[in-house]
Amino acid sequence: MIDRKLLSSDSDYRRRIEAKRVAPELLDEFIKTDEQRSELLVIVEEKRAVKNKFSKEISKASPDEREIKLAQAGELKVELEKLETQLSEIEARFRELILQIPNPIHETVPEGDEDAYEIIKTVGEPYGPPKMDHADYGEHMGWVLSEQGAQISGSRFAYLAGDAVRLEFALVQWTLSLLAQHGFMPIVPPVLVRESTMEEAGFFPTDRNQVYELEQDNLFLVGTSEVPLSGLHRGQNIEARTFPIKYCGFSSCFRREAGTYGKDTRGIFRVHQFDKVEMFVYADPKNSWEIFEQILAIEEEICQALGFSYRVISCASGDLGPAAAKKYDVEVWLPSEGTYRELTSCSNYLDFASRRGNIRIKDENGSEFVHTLNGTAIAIGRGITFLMEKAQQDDGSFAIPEVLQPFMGGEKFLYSKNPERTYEK
RNA sequence: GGAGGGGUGGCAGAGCGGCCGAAUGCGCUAGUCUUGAAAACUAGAGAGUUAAUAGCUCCGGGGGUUCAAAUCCCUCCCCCUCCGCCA
Repeated sequence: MIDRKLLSSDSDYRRRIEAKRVAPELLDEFIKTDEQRSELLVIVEEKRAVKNKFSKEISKASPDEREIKLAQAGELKVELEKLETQLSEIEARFRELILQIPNPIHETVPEGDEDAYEIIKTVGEPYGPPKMDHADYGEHMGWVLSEQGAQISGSRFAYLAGDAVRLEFALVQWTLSLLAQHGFMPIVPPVLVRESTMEEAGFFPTDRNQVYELEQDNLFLVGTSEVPLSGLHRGQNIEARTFPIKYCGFSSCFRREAGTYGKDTRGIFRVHQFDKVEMFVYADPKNSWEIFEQILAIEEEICQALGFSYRVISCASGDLGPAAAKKYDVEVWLPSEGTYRELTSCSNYLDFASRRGNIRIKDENGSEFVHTLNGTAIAIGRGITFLMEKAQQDDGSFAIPEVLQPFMGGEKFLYSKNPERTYEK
C-alpha cells in the first residue's frame, strides 16, 4: 500500500508510481476520493465528539433534564448515521482504489518496458550448447516425465523421477545449510492461504489471475513461500533490536502461468508446480537497501558455487510487480537457447506490504512500518534445468557439482542407467 | 463431522450496558537504597491517527440494538475440551 499523503504532496513520488504504467486517471480519482474522505472525516469526528459528550451527560443528568437530552441525542444520532453511511461508502471506494496503486519505483530503476533493463554485471563466459538441451536430457536420464504429467494433470505438469529427486533434496539441503550460515531461519509454511493474506502480501487484487483458487474453502495456493512468510508477523509491533529478521521458506509453489501460452513449453523450465527455497527478510527501514544487496550477494554465491555463467540485471520499471520498488534478476546462461534466462530474483518492497499487514518496528522514538524483502535462493525446476546443460558430459553422464556431492552420498557422477541402483532396470 | 467452553494491554487475568481505554499480579522504564546487582520502596507508561498532552478510533474481524456497548444480538475467524474419523 502506498503512502497516500506523499502521492498528493510529492510530485516525484507520483512520477515514480506512473513509471509502472499506471493510468493517471486512477491516481487522480484516488486523490479526489482521499480528499473527500478527509473532509468528511473531520465533520464526522466533530459530530461524534458532540454525541459522546451528550451520552456522558445523560448518565449524570437529573430525571427531567434527562428527557430533554435524550431527545436531542436522538436527533444527533439520525444526523450522524447519515454522515457515517456516506463516509463508509467513500472509504470502501478509497480502499478499492488504493489497493490498485503500485509501489513507486526506486530512483535507480531504469524506466521503460521489459527490455529496458540495465545489466549490472556479467560473471563467467557464455559457452556453446551441449549435445542435448535440458528437455531432451531430462528424458534421456529418466528424470522428467512430462507426458505422464500432462496426462494426469495437464500441460506444464511433470513428474520428477530417480536421481533428479535426490538432486532436488541435495540442492535444498545445501542451500538451507548455506543460508543458516547467513542467519536465515528455515520455515516450512502453509501453502494454502486466505484472500486477506494474499492481499496483505501485495499480490491481490492485481495478480489474482496468476493464482489457483480453492473456491469451496475460500483458500488460495501460494505461488511462493514469500506469501505466508510475509504474513508471519502481521499485526505486530516488533522491537528494533531484533532486526533484521531473516527466514528461508521451503515450499511447493503453484502458478497458473496465465498469458504464457506457447512460451517455454519444453522441460520443467516453466511449470505450474515447483519447489523453491525463498529468502525473506523483515528489515529496519534504515538499512533495507544494504540488505537488498546482501540478498543479491547470496544469490550470486549460489550461482557461482554451482558453476553457472550469469549476469545480474536491474529490471525495468515496466517489468516490476506492483509491490517491488526495485528488483534484480539473476540470469544464467542457457547454452541451448544461446541466451541468459532468469534463475533467481530479489526485490525490496520497502513498506508496501507492511502497511497492508500492519507490521511495525519500534524503538524509543516511536514506531514505523518495517521494510520487507525477498529473494529466491533456489528454484528447483529452474536450477535442475540449468544444471542439466551445465553438468552434462559428452558421454551423457552428469557431473554432480562439488558442493552437492556431500548431499548425494559422496557420488561424483550420475548416469542414465546405473546397474548399482536397483530402481534403474 | 457432532457437542460444549472461550478470545480483554508485553504476559496472566478481572470487568458482563454509562463512574472502563479498562482493576490486580508479573514483566517494563526511571528514581531511592547499594561498590554493583538482587530485594524492598516510590513514581511512570497501552496502540493508531493528528500539528496537537485537543478530538476521534481500537477489548479477535465485520454488522446490528441503544442517547450510550469490552459488556446485549447476529455473523465470520481463531483457540481449548469431549466424541467420531484419519496420514
